[in-house]
Amino acid sequence: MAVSARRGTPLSIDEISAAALRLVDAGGVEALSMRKLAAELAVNPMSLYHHVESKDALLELVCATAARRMSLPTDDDRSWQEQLRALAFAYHRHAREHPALWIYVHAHPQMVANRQMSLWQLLERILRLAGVPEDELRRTSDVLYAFVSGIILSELQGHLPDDPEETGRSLNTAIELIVRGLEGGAAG
Amino acid sequence: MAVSARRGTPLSIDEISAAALRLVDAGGVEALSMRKLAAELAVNPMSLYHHVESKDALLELVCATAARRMSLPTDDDRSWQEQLRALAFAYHRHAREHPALWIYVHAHPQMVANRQMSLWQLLERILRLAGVPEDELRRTSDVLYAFVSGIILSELQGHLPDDPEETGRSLNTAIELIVRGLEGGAAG
DNA sequence: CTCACAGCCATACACCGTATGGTAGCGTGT
DNA sequence: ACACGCTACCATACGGTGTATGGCTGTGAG
Repeated sequence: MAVSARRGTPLSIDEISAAALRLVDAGGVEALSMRKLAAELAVNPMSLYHHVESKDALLELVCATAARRMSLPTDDDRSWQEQLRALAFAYHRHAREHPALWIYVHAHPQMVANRQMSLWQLLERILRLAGVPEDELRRTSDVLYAFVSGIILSELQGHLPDDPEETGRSLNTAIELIVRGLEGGAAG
Repeated sequence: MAVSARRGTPLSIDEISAAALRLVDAGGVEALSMRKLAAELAVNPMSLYHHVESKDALLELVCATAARRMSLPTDDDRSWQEQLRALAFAYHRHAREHPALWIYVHAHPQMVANRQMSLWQLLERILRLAGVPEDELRRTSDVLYAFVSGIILSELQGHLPDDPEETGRSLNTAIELIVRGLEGGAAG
């Protein structure tokens, strides 16, 4: 196997997606180009295409890589309110670690079809604890996810005042609103 | 004033932003290029730059144009619950008329600094009616806006099942959750 | 009549994603 | 030992993008 002219080790998908994620985190999605990425890896741009179908496929890969790095709270015996808060904060933390990519994901449908991700399973378990009836589970979890995403999106873009203490309070306001809404019973 | 080679009337900003909005609505933001827009207007690409500073400025213009077309509900004497629902649905309707642009806006901070828009004033008035204390107004309206945006974003991207009746129910679920959350008192 | 200027255009540059086709070296079958 | 195919890599090129630069042209003011 012919090895790259200027590198000892052959390219790997992990190496590619890690470098791409680095570029995106550093300069936003628009800072990721096949040419810059290739330069970063000391490789010819076209070489990337032997590991990745297209730039879109690369971005999907990067999203998956980032998603795998999100650490969810453990599903212990705290009250559902506590667990819901913990999940929201975990998600929030992850978003702040990869803000540019996060925004990209939420503006591109094909990226979040990952409905079987463990995040969703955990959320559903919590909602069951909260007494949401089975036939409302899907809808309610969709809505909650959308709420939290909306909040985080606002924050990442500075729609909210960028005092970190203040954004913390906003996230709290949001979660408490949700909790109280859920405590009030099922929706119609 | 030298008039374009192939057109009787000179270019105008309104004409430009209307055509651009048409292109965006038809094929998404990525379908808008200075060259295609110029072709649409039967004009040389560089001519656009005499009316618009850059493509970013053009997009800002397009966003403003679309925003101006949103029709808000009248501020009448219905209950705050009713008015909140009406506002949410109006916003939702507007999003569905310009889905691609709407997504673009919410992924680009500089586009929604329009905090003095009448939408915000109306929302604050409604929240006052709901008994939200003055020093929570800003935060609460931010949160509500984020919630509804999150829901709409989910819907526009098909995260929600795309049965329109089902998405209607989701939006309802969301709004009722918010209303119940507000009825439960102010957040901490 | 002159001259500034607004509106428009032609050309060119740097960058992008990627189609096409070529090359170097390893693994295997005979 | 030899040929072959296959994998990884690369060079070149095409059509697209935003836009800098500078030139043309017809109108209105002095």
